Amino acid sequence: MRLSQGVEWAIHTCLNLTWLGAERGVSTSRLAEFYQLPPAYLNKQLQSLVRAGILASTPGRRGGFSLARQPADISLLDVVVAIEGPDPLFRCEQILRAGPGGRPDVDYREVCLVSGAMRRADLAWRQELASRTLADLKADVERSFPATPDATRDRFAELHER
Amino acid sequence: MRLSQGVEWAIHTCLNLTWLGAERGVSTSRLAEFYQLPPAYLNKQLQSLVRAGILASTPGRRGGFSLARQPADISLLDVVVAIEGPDPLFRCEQILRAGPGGRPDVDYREVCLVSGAMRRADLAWRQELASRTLADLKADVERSFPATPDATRDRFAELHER
DNA sequence: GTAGGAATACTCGGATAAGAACTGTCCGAGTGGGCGAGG
DNA sequence: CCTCGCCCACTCGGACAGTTCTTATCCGAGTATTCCTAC
Repeated sequence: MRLSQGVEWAIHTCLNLTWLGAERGVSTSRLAEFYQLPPAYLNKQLQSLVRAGILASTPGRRGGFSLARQPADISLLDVVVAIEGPDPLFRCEQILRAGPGGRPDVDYREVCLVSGAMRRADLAWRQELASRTLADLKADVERSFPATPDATRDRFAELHER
Repeated sequence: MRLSQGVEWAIHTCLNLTWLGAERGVSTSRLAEFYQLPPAYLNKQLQSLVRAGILASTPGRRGGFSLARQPADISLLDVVVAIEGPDPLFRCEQILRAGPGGRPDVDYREVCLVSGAMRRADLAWRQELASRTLADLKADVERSFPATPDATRDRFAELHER
């Protein structure tokens, strides 16, 4: 069990977009080339981010993707949920229903204490992810690696020259 | 992305074993029949628990599985790790290595701040799971559903009669 | 020289295959009990 | 009646398929640029 590769791509790509300024969109091919990623598959992940309202896409000749919201309004949980979907890590299949005294009309996802304990852990994970926004991460990177914003902008400028 | 079905089976089965007493092992077929689970596949999960040192197995005519440790010494994290493996939820593939200024000799799982943020969430999840033992869960169930221990023992007694 | 328009190059978007992981099943190795024969 | 030994039933354990999900790719719809032609 592990999260999709797309989560890593999505977070780093969104972070790059915070440094590029949103005056105009950046195409999938440029975003993919930045990390040597397969463009078509990255495009698939970006579409998920658009559906989630995190990115905005503009079609056509000079189209591309840009952040749809302020970085401070985008949490890591938003990105993870956009890629992985809203389902919890642990899915209770209600096996208590098949045990002694199991009732078909009871929702054991609410009653079962095992399910409850797993849901609490799930919640701790989500709360930690929700507490960190793209703006926080951007500030942390700029504090630890001050050269990153300029290096990122320069690299994208090179990619645009081609 | 979601945890294996086996996690739910493993936790409930271990919980049942805490009520049965460890005087002698319980066979896979009985444990499976309790929840109407496929016996061979449950056996696969139980083997993982044995390898993790959570259960002990005795082969032969009257063999079966029993808890290898005290319920207070078995956390939910132990069971989850036994079934799912030790890998973190988020796997950092170090895509920064392919970006501008990426160095082949740097371990970006330690340096990358995105990876760090995801690891922190992972840790919150694991800490929550590690804080709850089988003994805690057993006590909670007995407090909320006092009839469960006897009902469980009775049901297993029926299964043994066959 | 200028305006209009058609061709074009580049973009996103969803529909379509290959690979891996989870799910499910089967059969062999090993052990302990049960039955029968002999004393 | 008791003891010994063989046979058998039942167990775990790892090797073997089916199905779902992740990964990867391709082609069509749409738009802004760009070039050409007519005025």
